[in-house]
Parts: sequence; structure tokens; C-alpha cells
Amino acid sequence: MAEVTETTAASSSEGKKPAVPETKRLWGDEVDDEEVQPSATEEKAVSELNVDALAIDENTKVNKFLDEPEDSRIQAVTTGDTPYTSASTFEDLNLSPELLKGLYVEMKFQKPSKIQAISLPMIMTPPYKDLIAQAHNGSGKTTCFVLGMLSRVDPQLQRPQALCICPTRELSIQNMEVLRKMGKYTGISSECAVPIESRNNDRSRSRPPISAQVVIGTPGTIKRLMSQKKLGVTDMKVLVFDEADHMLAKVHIQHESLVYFFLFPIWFQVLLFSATFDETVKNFVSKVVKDYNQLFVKKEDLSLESLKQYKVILPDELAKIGVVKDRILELGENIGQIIIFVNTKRSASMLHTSLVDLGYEVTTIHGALNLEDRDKIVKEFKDGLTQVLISTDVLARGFDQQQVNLVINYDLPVKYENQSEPHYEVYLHRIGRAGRFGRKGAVFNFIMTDHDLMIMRKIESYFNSPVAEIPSWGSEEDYKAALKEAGLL
DNA sequence: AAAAAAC
Repeated sequence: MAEVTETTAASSSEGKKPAVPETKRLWGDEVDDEEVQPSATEEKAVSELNVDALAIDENTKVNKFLDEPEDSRIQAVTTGDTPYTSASTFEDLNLSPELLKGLYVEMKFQKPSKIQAISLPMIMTPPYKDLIAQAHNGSGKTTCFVLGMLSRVDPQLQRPQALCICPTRELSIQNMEVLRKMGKYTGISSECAVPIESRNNDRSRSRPPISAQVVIGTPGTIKRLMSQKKLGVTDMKVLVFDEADHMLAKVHIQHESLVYFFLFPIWFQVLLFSATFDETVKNFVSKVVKDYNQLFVKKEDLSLESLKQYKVILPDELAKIGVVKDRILELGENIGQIIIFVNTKRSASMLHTSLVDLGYEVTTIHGALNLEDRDKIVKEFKDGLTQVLISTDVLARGFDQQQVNLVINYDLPVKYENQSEPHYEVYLHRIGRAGRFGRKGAVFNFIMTDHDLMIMRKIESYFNSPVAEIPSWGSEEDYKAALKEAGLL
């Protein structure tokens, strides 16, 4: 059963006024104000929760969706008196026949996943309230907002009506591919607003305004298009932030181009999606959205059951490269695809060079590569032409390649501001590249120093998810046993 | 520092 619980949010509205007035929502309000930081809980009164309506009948489960974690404990909090009924089939959503056909024929979906069943009615039911939606990695969030955007577009109106902002170029392209596939029969037009080849940037000046009905892209390009009046918002109905916690992190808001979005009033629906929302971000987003519904998952419930995590304790850098070379790269084809995450571009290049020098076929992606190379490397990996990909955190979030069974944290993710703090969110997103939609997967965390060990322990306790130790870093048998235990061999 | 992107 979907566990739907009335949370503490309901009890602690102590008559505080919302920070933003009901009628006028100017995103610029109080963005910089450190002192007034009302929590999400104080911002609104949770008046009613339709527990029964939101419950999902597990008996009607059709298993296109493999083993969606049974205990994915998504909790829902709704505001106002709009009743929402969880959608057990896509027919429940009053979608156009064209859209339904896209879901069944192109996407080969049979029924909504849990997050889809709960969130889609919230997205599609008037008065189209804002939504903060947290759900596990690989549980089908993209479908939620892509379907949300497609279903709200008026096909007769050739103007931008839905906008989706993503943290990276790669994710924008991926989401666009999903949208075009799903919307294939609808005739809805779309445009990807991401940086194009570094040279001929003149094109954007002379180009006509965007008429596409759905626009997906990265902050910088979207900002530029808007300030050049190439992207109008007059007919906008939905604004989606994919990986919303990352997009709206305070650092971003203050120092980056996203600040632009806070300068004009928002009258349309805002949807925030991510697998992670840390407390700081949660408190902050309550200023961005208002009178919103929310779906969230406790951090202890966020680890994927189907994913086995291990730590490998090894003496030095040489041993790290040795393990990748002798244990990982020798596994052969039947292990599926592998992503090796590193913390810096330099680390990526170094590992890449040492492996290529030894004659191994690995590819590497990071933000310093030119755009054509980035596209090419992602495409080759998605086409299954390459098995092993070294990556910085460019691909830590959202990257969806179902054949990835093994993720390696060659470096453990730490916070930049404080190197002795793990970056919990990045860790969760990285490992979520394996085990998409309930598939089995394994994670190897390389532990080289005492500091690494401390970071690892903190991660384990934060997610309350123990990470088994590979007994001996040099033993081939130990890795095989681990992979067997994970169900991969 | 990963990333975004370039007026």
C-alpha cells in the first residue's frame, strides 16, 4: 500500500502569515532574506488529507514495472478541499487518445507507477496547484512531468505553454527525447533550449521567437531566450524544475542565472521534482511555490532495496586503478554497463588516460569537453557501444540508462564548502544511476583513507543503509561473490 | 568544484 500519512506539517501551522501574499506572487520577494526563513510547515495550513482516495490497490498491479520497491513510502500532503483520486490506470486521467496511444504504443507502459498514480491527478486536476514531488531514483518522475506538460498544452495554440528547466544539457536532451516519444501522436511541438556549438552563437540573435508548445532546456539558454524576447511566457501554463532541489539551492539562486526567474510574477503552475530535498532547500522552495501539494519520502526510506552497496578498502591510488583494471574491467559483457564517478575533471582525465594507456576501452565525460564530444559519448553509451563510462557529476542526476548495473564511486562525494561532510544528495543520485525501475544493481565505494572511511560511515548512518565491506580488495573471488549477492552474476 | 553559458 502507498503509505499516506498526515505528517507533522499539519500540526504546526501556528497562525503565521504566508510570506508571499496570495494574489501576487513575485519570486523576487525575500530571496535574500536570511532571517525570515519560515519552514514549509508554517507556510500553509494543511486542511484535509484524502487518505482513502490516495491509497493504491496493490492487487491491480501489472508488472511491466518490474519490482517497484514495495515499501516505497511516498507520503502525500494536500492542501485545500480538492479531492484527488489516485490513478490506477492511465485511462483514469482523461488523457487524449493520442497521448494514451503514445503511452501504450511508444513507451510500452501498462499502468502508472506509484509516483505517477499519486502525482498525475494532482498535476492535472484544476485548480492546478503547485506540486513538490519527491520520489525514488528511477521510479518514473520524468513521465509525471512530461505527461503533465503534454496534457496541459492546448494543441490549437502555437505558442510556448510549458517550460521545463534542467540542470544539465544532457538531462534536457534526455527529457526531450522522452517527451517527443510520448507525445508522438499528439502533434505537439517542442524545442530543446540548450547551448549549441560554441562558435556560431549569432544564430540566436537572428532566430525567430520560439513557437514550440513545449520548451525544455538549461537555465542559461532559457534566460537568454527570455531576455531577447525569443521566449514568451504569456501563454505559459506549467513550469517544471527537474532536479528541483539542485536547481533551487541557495547558491544557485544567488549567484547564478536562475535569479532571473525570480524577477517576474508567476501565475502558472509550478512543479518541482527530485529524489532529494534537503531541509534547507525544502524551507526555501516554500517561497517559490505556494499553496502547494507535496509528496515526499523520508531519507531513511530513500535507498533502493534492489541496489546492493559495498565498500572496498584499499591502500593507495595505484590499488584503485588496479581494482578498476583487474576486477571491474575484466568482468566481461554480462555484467551490463558501468559508470565510474570521480570528483574532478582532472581525476576523470587521469583515470581515463591510465586505463586507455593500458589498452582498455573506456570513455569519459565531463564539462570541459566540447559539446559535440559530450553528445557523442553519451550517445555511444546509450546505444550500448561502450560499456564503461567515467564521469564527473555531470551525469550524477537523472541520467537514465537501464543497462547500467554497476556504479563505482572512485571518489566519494563530499561537500565543497566542507570536505569532511559527505554530499548525501549526490551520493544518492549517483548510485541511483544503477537499478533503474526496480532492476538489480551494485555499487562499489572506494575507500582509500581514514577520511574516506569516516565519510562512508556518515553516509551509511544518514540513509540508515549499511554498506557491506569487500573482505579483501585484491581478491577476485570477493568481488564475484559480491556481484552474485547483488544478483548480477 | 561539478555545472551552466557567453549578452
